[in-house]
Amino acid sequence: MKGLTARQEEIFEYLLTCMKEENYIPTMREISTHFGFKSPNAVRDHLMALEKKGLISRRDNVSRGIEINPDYLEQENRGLPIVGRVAAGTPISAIENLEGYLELDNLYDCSRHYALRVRGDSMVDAGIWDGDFCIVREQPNVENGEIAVAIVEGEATVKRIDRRDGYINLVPENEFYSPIRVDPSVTDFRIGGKVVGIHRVL
Amino acid sequence: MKGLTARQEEIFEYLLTCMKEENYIPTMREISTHFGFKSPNAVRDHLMALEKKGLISRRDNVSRGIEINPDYLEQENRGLPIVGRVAAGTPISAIENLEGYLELDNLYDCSRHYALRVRGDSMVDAGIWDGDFCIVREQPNVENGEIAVAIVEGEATVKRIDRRDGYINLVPENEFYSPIRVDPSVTDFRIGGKVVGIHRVL
DNA sequence: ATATATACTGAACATCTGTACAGTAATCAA
DNA sequence: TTGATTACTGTACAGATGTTCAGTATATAT
Repeated sequence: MKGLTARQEEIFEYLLTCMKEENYIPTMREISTHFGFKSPNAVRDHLMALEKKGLISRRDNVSRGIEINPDYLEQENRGLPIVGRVAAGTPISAIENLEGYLELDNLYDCSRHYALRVRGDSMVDAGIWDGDFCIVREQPNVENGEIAVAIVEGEATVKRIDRRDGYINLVPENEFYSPIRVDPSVTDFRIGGKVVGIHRVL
Repeated sequence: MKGLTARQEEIFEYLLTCMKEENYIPTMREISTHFGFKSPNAVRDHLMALEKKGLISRRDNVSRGIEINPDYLEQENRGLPIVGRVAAGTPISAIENLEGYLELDNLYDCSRHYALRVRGDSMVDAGIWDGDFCIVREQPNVENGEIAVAIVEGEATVKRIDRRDGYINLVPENEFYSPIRVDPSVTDFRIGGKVVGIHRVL
């Protein structure tokens, strides 16, 4: 943190703790009693210092009107730092290597996506292994050639979709497997969504 | 939601919006003016109804003292629903199929993990493709046979690690590539961490 | 040596805020 | 019909809260 005094850091830390643990912003008097100050003005001085240093902003005359700079608040929720080229000697956590953040949760809208655990190795040549999680965007159809969740007679499988001549071909990506041809007029079939991501826990 | 009237739902929705978008709890008068009420007591009635129905709790005599029941607040942050067997006819979103939640962000502690974008196809046979994100737990060493980030002369690569006879063998998983043998007494070498997950955005 | 920033105390003030009480009107169940 | 619930208006009040001003003391920089 940039140029904070020990006391200012303590107070800022307390603000972060309140937000993280109780999800509320304390009043100046609450902060005051927490630190044992005898005047709320002591807190005010610190808050104004924190504001000047850009860590918070204050809404005038508004109770609990402290807004924590999102850069610091979401420190933990930014996602995983994406590290680029690693220079010799520098620790990997060095910020210079930062290319961005991999925000896994933000990547996929929970209301439109779900995860499906893959069983079997029919898609290994597409880099989808047994036990992988397919991240699926729920949609009723996909374009030819896309990988999708196909639901045949209530059984969900991940395959490449190829509609042709009124049939639906479920094309595996494994030389030892053959495509499955489905006649939608005979067999109960629907698309469960498009596979938009893969996640594997090693 | 359980037994909420339309108005109560509007107000509760407003509370959630404030928390989600501005990260603060409004005062009763702020809610009042938002809805165009002419008395803060109108809000109070609704808040007490919401409290009775268990959606919020109120801290007495405390400004902005509304706490939203975490069950509703974190509704969106549960992660992706993991869907299991899909029964014929049932929509995939049916809760009966729920096996759990894939909480990607919670899976990895941001302070100990980082993501590294894979370049090249030296690990395709391990199911790691060009462009994949390796999720790496920062640690100074790994066991033999584990996949890790190897940093050789400042260049980071993902390989299977095999220490042998004082040398470190960086073993690719691609029949067209050969292992690289590193002499740590000559070449600058260190482990950047263990690969604990793979994520691919299609 | 002087000025500036930090880290408070202490008292007072205006207003923000939750609360209380008294109503009105509409809806709905017993 | 009666009573309860919902959905407000309107007034008033006590206390919570941000703010201001006047100080004190210490450390740090110029």
